[in-house]
Amino acid sequence: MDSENNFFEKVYKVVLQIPWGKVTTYGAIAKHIGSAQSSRMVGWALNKAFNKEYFIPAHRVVNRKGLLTGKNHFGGTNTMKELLESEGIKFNENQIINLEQYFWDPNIELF
DNA sequence: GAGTTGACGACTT
DNA sequence: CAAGTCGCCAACT
Repeated sequence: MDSENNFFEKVYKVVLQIPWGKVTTYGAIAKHIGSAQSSRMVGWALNKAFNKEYFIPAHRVVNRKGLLTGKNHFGGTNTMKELLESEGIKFNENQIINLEQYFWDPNIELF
């Protein structure tokens, strides 16, 4: 159907395309979709993503500051941080160190 | 059917 | 420099 044109489906698609050891931001995804200022919708989409049957690497999506804001929704555990650490990403508490080093921009990589 | 919330971001004070 | 407010759009109550 029009799944590929749906806002949420696009979000899922991009998040699933994030390479190992990389992360992206809600704003970047929103921009790639065409709603640069609707970064909130990206977060909503990921929240719905848990309702999906397939797993969405939402732990690779962080906010503009590199803060694991979604961690609170990740089952209330530190799964999000542990997963990213497993991918070689360093953290300072809940914030990614050298975010730009791990930042993966869908607008550039996917085009 | 209407109001409020929500994994954010950028601007203004 | 830091904190507060507005804007986006859809879903949930």
